[in-house]
Amino acid sequence: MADSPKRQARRRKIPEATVSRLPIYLRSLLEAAGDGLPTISSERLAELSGFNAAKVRKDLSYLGSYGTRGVGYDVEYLQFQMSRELGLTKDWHVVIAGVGNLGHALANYGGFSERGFPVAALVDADPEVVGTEINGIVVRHIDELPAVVAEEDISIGIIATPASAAQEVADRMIDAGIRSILNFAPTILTVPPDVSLRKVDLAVELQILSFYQQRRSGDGDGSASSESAGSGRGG
Amino acid sequence: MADSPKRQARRRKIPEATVSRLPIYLRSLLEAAGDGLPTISSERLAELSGFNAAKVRKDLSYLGSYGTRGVGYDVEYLQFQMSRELGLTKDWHVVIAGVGNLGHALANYGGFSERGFPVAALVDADPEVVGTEINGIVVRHIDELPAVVAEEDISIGIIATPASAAQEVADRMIDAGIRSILNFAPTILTVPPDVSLRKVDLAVELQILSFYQQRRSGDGDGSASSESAGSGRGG
DNA sequence: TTCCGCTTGTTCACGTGCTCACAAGCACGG
DNA sequence: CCGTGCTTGTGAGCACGTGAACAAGCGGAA
Ligand SMILES: NC(=O)c1ccc[n+]([C@@H]2O[C@H](COP(=O)([O-])OP(=O)(O)OC[C@H]3O[C@@H](n4cnc5c(N)ncnc54)[C@H](O)[C@@H]3O)[C@@H](O)[C@H]2O)c1
Ligand SMILES: NC(=O)c1ccc[n+]([C@@H]2O[C@H](COP(=O)([O-])OP(=O)(O)OC[C@H]3O[C@@H](n4cnc5c(N)ncnc54)[C@H](O)[C@@H]3O)[C@@H](O)[C@H]2O)c1
Repeated sequence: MADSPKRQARRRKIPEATVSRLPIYLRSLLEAAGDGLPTISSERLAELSGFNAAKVRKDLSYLGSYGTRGVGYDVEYLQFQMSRELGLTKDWHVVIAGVGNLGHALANYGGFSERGFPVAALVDADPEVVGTEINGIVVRHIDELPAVVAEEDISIGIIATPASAAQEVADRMIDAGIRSILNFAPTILTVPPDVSLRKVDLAVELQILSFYQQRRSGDGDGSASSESAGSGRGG
Repeated sequence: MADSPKRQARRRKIPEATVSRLPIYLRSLLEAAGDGLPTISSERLAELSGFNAAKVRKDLSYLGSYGTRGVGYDVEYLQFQMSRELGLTKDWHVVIAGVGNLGHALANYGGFSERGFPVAALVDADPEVVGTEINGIVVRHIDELPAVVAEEDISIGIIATPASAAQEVADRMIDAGIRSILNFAPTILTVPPDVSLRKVDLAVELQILSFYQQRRSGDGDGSASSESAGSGRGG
């Protein structure tokens, strides 16, 4: 604990809540950079990202003291530091499992490559789908997943299969060496502790919305987490 | 405050964190009902939903005392109470704005209707898209939004337009009377306090995954919120 | 050089959410 | 009718996240 007097700041533990806000800050910085601003204050960054200034400053302080008192943060430098912290200095290759409705849309989406997450492979179990080409990528059979992961240097897996197949697909991904999974199937997946799992569940989001809407119609109370603060336009 | 001695339990305030878990519990109950179980213990429900039993019990206690000590919760009855609380006793009609890649996939997806959120209308700004039919629904022009909302009794809006148009589309939705919005565009929206706003941002999810993956490769620490507890299969 | 205004970084107090632990209470068997 | 076993419902302590407030510190003006 008391090794060296002042040197405990290396590799700070960043709170989970903060981590989930970093990408938003980064996007806001990109916007500020686009406007040609050399520096940005926590106040302005708060406006752009939809949080409050105190939270912004506290979050940024976990990355280090990259601001200048009386001036603000150097946009470009902060962008760099944040990208580094988020691991965005390299591309992360993504495989999408399940090339149906949703898988198609994701494969065609250009926004991933732009942000450093190129879709490098597609896999499916349906022989009719395997072999077809989407956005320049030929769909491979899911049995080939280990080979695909090795060949394409895949590190992130996206599950866009029906819920019934999701756990099996996740297991296969993990067997193939993937340690980060994003799941779109509406089901609970079980993964070992060394695997990161995040989920996107649209039905859940809609149900949360309906809860608050019903409450609002019943008595008086809104708010459904998320942003909504600030004023004017947001970005 | 002290109006009647024991009657403060009416219309309990349910914590936000609990609300976001209710849809998961509901889905787990559906599964249990499918297996023909008449009752379910908090322990089992915890397994199915990926949380721990204490949290399950506390969450359910906000809805009321619907369990039976020594036995568990009546699956059907709890399902009913939870649906009622979430406002799922009626259908909520949804409009999707922006019928591109993603909008198409969402419009074709059957899972929404199944869960009580039928897609009742589609709107877009592109004259080439307006008039086309998807999944039995003719795409209308976004200028007609107020009429569409009235005609189709829309209460939830989904934004699947490019980020640059998202704020304007949100404003139009709100003008048209919509009070619940789900945003897929990677941008911060500003809405009045009486409007619920939730967002789904895939790039953010991927960046969070890359943060933890990079950390894991650097020193030793995993975990990216979400589920991952329990053992065996999860659903 | 010195002073002043501005913004950061941090501290502190508070609220929310989570986990543990256990008494209360129900069903069932004897 | 009563005891036993099991599961709920909840109270207390703790961890985490949030927001306000302010001293520290930098840049620019005079
Ligand atoms: N389409 C949407 O807009 C949408 C919205 C929300 C959630 N989802 C969820 O996303 C998932 C996919 O939805 P969809 O509409 O694309 O479904 P889909 O049926 O159109 O596509 C599923 C694809 O997965 C493939 N597949 C099935 N089993 C597989 C396996 N074991 N390994 C690999 N591939 C397999 C199928 O061949 C098919 O191509 C579902 O879980 C759905 O609930 C979809
Ligand atoms: N496609 C994906 O898989 C995916 C994934 C993550 C996020 N997103 C986000 O979802 C949004 C849509 O993505 P996409 O790939 O479907 O884009 P897209 O360009 O294919 O479709 C956008 C649609 O919105 C319409 N539109 C544009 N301005 C409009 C306006 N003012 N009012 C109504 N409609 C308007 C366009 O005509 C087009 O049909 C984007 O913000 C994107 O970043 C998409």
